[in-house]
Amino acid sequence: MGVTIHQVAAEAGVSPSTVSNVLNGRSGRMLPQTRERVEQTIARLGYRPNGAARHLRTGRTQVIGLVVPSVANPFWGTFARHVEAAALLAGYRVLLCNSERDPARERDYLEELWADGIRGVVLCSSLPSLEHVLPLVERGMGLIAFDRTAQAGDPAGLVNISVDNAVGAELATRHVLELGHRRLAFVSGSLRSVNRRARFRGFEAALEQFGLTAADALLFSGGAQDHFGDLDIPDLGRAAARELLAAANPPTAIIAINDMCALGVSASARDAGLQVGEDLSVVGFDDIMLADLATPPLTTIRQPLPAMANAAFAHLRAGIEQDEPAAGGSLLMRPELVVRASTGPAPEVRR
Amino acid sequence: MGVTIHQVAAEAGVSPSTVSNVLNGRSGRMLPQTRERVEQTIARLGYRPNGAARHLRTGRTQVIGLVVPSVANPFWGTFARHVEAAALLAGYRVLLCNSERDPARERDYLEELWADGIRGVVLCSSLPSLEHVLPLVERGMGLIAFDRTAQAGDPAGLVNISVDNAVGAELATRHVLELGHRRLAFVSGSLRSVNRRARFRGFEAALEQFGLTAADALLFSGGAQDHFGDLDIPDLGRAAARELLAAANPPTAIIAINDMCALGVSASARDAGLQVGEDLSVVGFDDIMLADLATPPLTTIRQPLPAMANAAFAHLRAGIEQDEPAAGGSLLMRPELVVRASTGPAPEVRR
DNA sequence: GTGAAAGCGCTAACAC
DNA sequence: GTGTTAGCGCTTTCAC
Repeated sequence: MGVTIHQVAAEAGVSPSTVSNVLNGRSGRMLPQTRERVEQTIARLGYRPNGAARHLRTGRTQVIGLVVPSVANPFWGTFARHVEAAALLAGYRVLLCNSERDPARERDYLEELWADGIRGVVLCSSLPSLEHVLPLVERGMGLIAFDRTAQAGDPAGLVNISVDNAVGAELATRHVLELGHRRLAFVSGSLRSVNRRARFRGFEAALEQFGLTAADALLFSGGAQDHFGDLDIPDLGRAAARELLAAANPPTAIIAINDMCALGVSASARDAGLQVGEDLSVVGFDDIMLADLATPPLTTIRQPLPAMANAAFAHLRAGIEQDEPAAGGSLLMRPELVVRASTGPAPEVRR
Repeated sequence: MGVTIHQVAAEAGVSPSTVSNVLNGRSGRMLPQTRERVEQTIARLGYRPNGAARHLRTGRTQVIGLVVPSVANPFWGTFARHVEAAALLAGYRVLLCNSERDPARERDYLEELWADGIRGVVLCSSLPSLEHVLPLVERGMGLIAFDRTAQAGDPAGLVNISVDNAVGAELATRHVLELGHRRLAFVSGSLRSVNRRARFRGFEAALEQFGLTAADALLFSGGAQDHFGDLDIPDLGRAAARELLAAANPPTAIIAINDMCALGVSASARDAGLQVGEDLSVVGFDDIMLADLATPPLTTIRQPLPAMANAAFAHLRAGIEQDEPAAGGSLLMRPELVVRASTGPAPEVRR
């Protein structure tokens, strides 16, 4: 196959151990000239240590797993890119796993990663319970839960990283309330996930600050069926808006669970002959790249994705490389309101 | 660490070789009851073979590399998801590599993958030349070049998979010509890449069929600077449309190099007070998920992405698992015109 | 300061 | 049919 450590050693006139020492930065234990000679030989032969052998010997590998619902979703695609960038800088590779939000698939993937010797995974699962991966955690799998906050019953030491969803939704809701809107609707799929529930709580909190209650607002949570798919969510937004706008007293502002959903809501409003930003205000969540490209550009809540990805990787790496008992908990990153053209004064106010 | 093959062997009262034979489907060589016993022991102990040891021993690994410009781009994100799905079905894992279209990064990544024992990579690079990865190919790296067709000077045996860009662009262009448009523009970044050039050829071919020449059309290729970035391309579309629409005799139809670019063009048309699909027709390319969600929904050329991803993985796997001399060449998949609301009859015709 | 030797967990000849 | 054996390429004590 390729060049081995023995060939390098032979060429340099030293033993494999010395080459290994050079490779692993233990160069203090040898004459500078020896190190020099070995390094030159390595360069000349274009030698690169065999990862599998290293892995087998040390039990460590410079690979992490990244489990996301689906990289076809621009939000997760962007996150994946940032995680990969952070990993690359630290000399790690990233194994991509699309779970399609299927707990069985999440578990199976973690099992396979474990068998492949991978000991660190960024798990993007919004399922309220992580019990399906508990056996892995108990065996020692390093896990960072992304897009989720700590829940009672979580394994000890679990690090959760998420945007502050409640604060984000509150920012979004207050924004339209401040614009004079009083008939609001919240459009989401099933509220089964942790972060969706937090967003709804933020929505409620803002309403209360303005003397309203959730009962005054409309809620469209996708009915009984479980709209968890990332690909149907624009359709869900579309259908929800169609229904809401046809009601007797339709909302003038819609807070969507995320940008993809908001895009569906906007499309539906257009179908109904409404001008988004004038007749109807729409707010998204995430600030995916396309929020800015939509017609009209979408007002939304930005998640600090690069910082979140860096934090996720940094925590994961720390967990893998040190064997300290990780301090579990939730890291809630600060969201930011980005005002664009999809929101405007309430129709009543403008007149 | 985990359970080893020796423990399984001891528990089942056989030798490690027999367990290995069971694991590798060589069960014909043993008594059914032996196999049975081993399988039960494996299940009972929850044994999974150590990937690194297997890899070191056989030189093979069930991991492929996927090099894409950036999964933050929805097109590549969707492609990555399909490749991962195909790989998963065959028991392979996928290592995600974002190249940001940087040849040095592509090469470095391939070198690392090689050192990690990975012998198959789907390389999504639209660079005309693949010479920067030639050393890898010569060492035996299995490569599928995606989104690119064979070029003179390519390494022998290289398999290229791409949509038929020329046919796609021709379909797009003929569509607007048939709608009566005669003042067309082609908006692209630099035409340095193979597929962009092919699309431009398709554009020209359609014009010629209608008795026009490229000289009759406007071309905006981003000027001298190199707009290769996937993230700037909507801005490029925006800027291009702004310029084109301000001209003395502005186009009534714009063929954009891809959907992201078309979205930028649409946004710009809106800025200029034009109704896309009425005052200006816009056609994209790719049919990313968002084409259907745009306002108005985008007429575009669909790439058969699932089929392409399956083909890419299947060819790659064949190349890895058999040691036959792969028959190199180009696989051009058939594109499809998807008509939505962003195109309509030319203004002259409608009157 | 440098080298010899053992072994990580698995597979695949080759014996028996 | 089943077991014995010899490594795959590397790291890491432990001698010298």
